[in-house]
Amino acid sequence: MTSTRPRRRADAERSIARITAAARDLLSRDPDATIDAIAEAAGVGRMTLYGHFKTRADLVEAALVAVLEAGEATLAAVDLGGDAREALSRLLASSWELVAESAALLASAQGVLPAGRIRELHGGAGDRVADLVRRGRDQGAFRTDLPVEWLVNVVQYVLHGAAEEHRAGRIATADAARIVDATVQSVLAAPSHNPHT
Amino acid sequence: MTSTRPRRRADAERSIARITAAARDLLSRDPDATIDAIAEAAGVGRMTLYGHFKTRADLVEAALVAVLEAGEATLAAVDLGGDAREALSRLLASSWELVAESAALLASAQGVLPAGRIRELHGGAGDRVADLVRRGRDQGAFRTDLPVEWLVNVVQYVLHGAAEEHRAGRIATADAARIVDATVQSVLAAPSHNPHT
DNA sequence: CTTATCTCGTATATTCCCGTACGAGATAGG
DNA sequence: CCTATCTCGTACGGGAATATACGAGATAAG
Repeated sequence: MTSTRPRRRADAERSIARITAAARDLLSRDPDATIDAIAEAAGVGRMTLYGHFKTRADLVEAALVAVLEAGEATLAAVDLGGDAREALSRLLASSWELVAESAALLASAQGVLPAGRIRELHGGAGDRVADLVRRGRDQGAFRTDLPVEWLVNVVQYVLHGAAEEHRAGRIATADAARIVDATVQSVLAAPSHNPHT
Repeated sequence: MTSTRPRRRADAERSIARITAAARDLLSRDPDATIDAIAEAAGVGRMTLYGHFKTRADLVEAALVAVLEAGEATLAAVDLGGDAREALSRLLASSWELVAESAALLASAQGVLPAGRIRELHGGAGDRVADLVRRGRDQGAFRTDLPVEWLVNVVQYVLHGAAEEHRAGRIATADAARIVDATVQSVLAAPSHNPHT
């Protein structure tokens, strides 16, 4: 997969890496970030960027692919077996920022990339989280009164919110993981019993 | 406040109302909605719009003010006394669409309006929800292990997500209220006891 | 009815961003 | 050292959106 084109110089490789990194950074914060701004943030000229990415859509797609691949890798590295609650904690601890970033980039891609292409790229990522949720339901650890798709989406939104608050400096890096975990766990938890209503 | 300028014709008043309504509608769905599109949706010519709102920022601010005022009115009409959980349910039932809309418009205003102006306008709205959360904590109904500001924000994000899912047709109007209530309640609820970990 | 106000079209200026063209200079790689 | 590749500046054209200018016609309000 990395050797699609055998002939490419090392500095070009480096430029591409810096550009996609900058694109991930800027686009996840502002979906309308300028190509100029991305090139500048990457430390390359605008024309260099155009040399590697013909169009804006190409750049967005590259950034999206990069973050989704990173997400897949992380997901694959995390042990999702055993108790669903603990698996979820492990997953969140190691990847909540990444997931939040992917959600933001997904929003960026909306309207720029054809819908089919997005679903194709995003494909597996969400499904595996959904699987974890379903497994948790089978174990009796997670709630069953709300649709799985909704729960997965809520997790996305919570992570997105946490990332934003964190960037704004309203929650400290040290606290972020704990806050995210506590919030998500209580959304997914099966109601042990309802003393009221 | 409604009589800032005593001399204005009735049809102008009507035009302004239609324009702000259209602006609320379009901007809450697409932050980059064109002035043309808003004028057309309002059923007025583009030049008529410019006659009332000098600049795009003026229009955005007007829409934001309108929805925040509506939110304040709704908030004031809801009985926030008694059991905090029930008060929260009442609040969500009667205003979740409105709050979601205000959040979307707030995102629209980001970057168009100066940050100080936004905080100034938004001011009271969030505070009163925060008060409700604090009251629930004093009653022992709501959790105390997470910051109040974070909890308020999570409510916002959940509502925002619900609105989006609803628009996309992935959750039915009839179910929306129940889903929102169940989700938010479980985020805010004090952990009755932790059978695990 | 008369006037001040409002509506709204056309035309135009401005700004911003995307994307292309051309070409000179730097550098990796053999 | 030599060449293919990469970097990157300037310049240009196209398109979209904001905002202004001018002016003719409709209408509310006294």
